[in-house]
Amino acid sequence: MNYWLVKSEPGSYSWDEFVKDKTTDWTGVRNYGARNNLQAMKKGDLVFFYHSLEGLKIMGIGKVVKESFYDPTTENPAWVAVTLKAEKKLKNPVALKDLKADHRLKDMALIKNTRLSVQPVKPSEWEIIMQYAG
DNA sequence: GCCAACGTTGGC
DNA sequence: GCCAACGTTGGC
Repeated sequence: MNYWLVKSEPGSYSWDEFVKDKTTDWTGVRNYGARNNLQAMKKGDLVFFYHSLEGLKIMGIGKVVKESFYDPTTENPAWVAVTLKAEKKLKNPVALKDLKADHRLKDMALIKNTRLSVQPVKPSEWEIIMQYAG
């Protein structure tokens, strides 16, 4: 099983909306690096749901319930989507500044490549973040 | 195939 | 609101 992180601006799609929807199709990715990560997701993989721009926190965990398929929001077959299910809310959302303060996480894409909207998370990084989440 | 120009993302 | 980082586009 692999771990991932996706970003969403709460102004356009928030964790609360995700919980209300129960599942959502992760469409609209238009970046090749992020697309490659979407394609690599397998059923059962877990995904941190991060609020960018406002909040700047990891809010909860989603689960991949459908592997990549052509993104129906575009005609261009280069782009794909996956279906995510809202799995678990973090007891304590983990803020970006806490991640930045932990040198063990300094290589995370969230910190090193701030613009990548779908990114892999190492198992060791996942463990550390889960400890912060309580 | 290189690189300048431009657009977008996202933290501060 | 600003700006750094980075991806994409297009001229040559």
